[in-house]
Amino acid sequence: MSNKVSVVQQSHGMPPLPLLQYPSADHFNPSPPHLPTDMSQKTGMHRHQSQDLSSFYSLPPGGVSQITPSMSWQPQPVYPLSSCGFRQPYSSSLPSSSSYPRFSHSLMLGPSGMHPTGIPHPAIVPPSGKQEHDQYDRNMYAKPHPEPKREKEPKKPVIKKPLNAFMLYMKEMRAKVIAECTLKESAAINQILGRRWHALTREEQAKYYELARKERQLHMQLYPTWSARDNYGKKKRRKREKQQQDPTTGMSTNLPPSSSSSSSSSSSCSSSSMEHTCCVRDDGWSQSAWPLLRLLLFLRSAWMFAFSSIRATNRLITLLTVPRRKKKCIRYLQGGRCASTHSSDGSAIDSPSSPLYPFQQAHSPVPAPAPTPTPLPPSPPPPASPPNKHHHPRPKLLGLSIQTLARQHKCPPP
DNA sequence: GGACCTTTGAAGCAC
DNA sequence: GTGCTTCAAAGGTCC
Repeated sequence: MSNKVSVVQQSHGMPPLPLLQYPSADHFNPSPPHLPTDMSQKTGMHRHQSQDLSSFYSLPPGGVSQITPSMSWQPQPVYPLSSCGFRQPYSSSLPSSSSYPRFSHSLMLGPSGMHPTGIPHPAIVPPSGKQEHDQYDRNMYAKPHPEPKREKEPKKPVIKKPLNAFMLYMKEMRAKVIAECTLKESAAINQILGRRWHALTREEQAKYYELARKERQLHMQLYPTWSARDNYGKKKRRKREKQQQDPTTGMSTNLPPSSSSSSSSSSSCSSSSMEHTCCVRDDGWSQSAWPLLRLLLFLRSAWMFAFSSIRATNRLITLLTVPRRKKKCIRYLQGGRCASTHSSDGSAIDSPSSPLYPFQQAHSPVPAPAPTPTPLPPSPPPPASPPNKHHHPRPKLLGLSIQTLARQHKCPPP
C-alpha cells in the first residue's frame, strides 16, 4: 500500500479528477534503481521538453496557468466551415483545469510531487476489475469513501502501453472537440480527431511524434522488462466470425482451397484493383480469366490516365506543393453536430486547399487519374511513422468500414 | 458489466 | 521480410 501513489488523472480537464494509483517502479522491476535520480539526463530531456509533456502530465497547481496549452497551439488558418472537422482558432483556454494533471510516480516525485523531468508516467493502472477500457474507476479515488478495494490489491498492476503520437494528440484535443462540438461519443470524436490529425502540418505532428518517442523512452526506462506482449491478448479477441460471415464483404472465407493456397498475390487485396479482382474471383471467375482481367484493368487505368492527363498533371502539381495527408478515407457521421456541413462523404470537411487523394478519387464517380507513382513531397518528421500496415475490418457505424477502406487501400505513408 | 465503436501508431505475432 | 492483429484513450451505446 505504501508503494502506491495516489495520482490524479483528469479526463479532458473537465470533471473532478479521478485518482490513479501508480505503484512504484520497483514494484514491478526489482532492479530499476537507475530510474528516478536523474531521468532527464538519461533520457536527454531538457526543461523545455518537459514542458512539452506538461500538458499531458501533472503539473503543480500553481504553475498551470503559466503554461500555455501544450504545443502552444496557435490559431490555425480558419476554414469557413463550422468547427469540427477542422482546425479552428481555439479559444486558447482549455477548461479551467487545462493542466491535465495525470499521474505521478513515487520514484519520480520531486519535492513538489513532480519528477524532475516532469514526466510521471501514466502507464500503470491498478488491476481493478475494469481494467480494459475503464481501467480506473473515476469515483474510486475521487470520493472520500473508504476504499475496501484497496485492501485486496495484491494483484499485479497492469502496465499499459505508452501512448503513441496520435493518442497523445487525442488526449489533448479531445476536450476541445467536445467543447466545440458538444459531442460526447468517443467514436465520433475520434473520427474528428483523426481528420484533424491529418490536417496538422508535419511540424505539428512532429511535436507529437517526439512526445510519443519520449513517452516510449520513459516507459522503457521505468519498466525495462515490460513488453507489449504482457498485455497482448488480454482484451477479448473481437469476434471475427461475424466479420467473416459478413455478407457485405464476405470475401475472406469464400476462396476455394486451390486459390487460397496458390499465391500470395491472389490473397492480397490491398490495392483497389486487387480488391476488385478478389471480388470477381469470388464471384466465380475462372483462373484462366485472371490474367486477362488484370490486363483489362490495366488498360482501363491507362486509358483513364490518358483521358484525364491534364487533370492528373494539375493534381500532381498540387500533390507536390501541398502537404500530403496519409489517408483521406474517413467519412463523418451525419448525426453529429460536427458532421460535415457539406457533403455526406466528408469531402467538404477536408481542408479546402487540399486535393483529393488517390484513394478518394477511386471512390468518386470521376475516374481516378491513374495510379501513377507520384513522388511524395519531402517526407516529414514522423520519426518512425511506418506505413499503415494493419487492417481492421469493422463494418458498422458508417455501414462501410472506414478502417477497412483506409487500410486496405494502403494510403501512402506520410 | 462488458464488448463495441472509432481513430492512428507501435509492437507483437504468424507465415 | 511482409502482413495481419492487438492494444493504447475515451465515453456513449447496446446486449
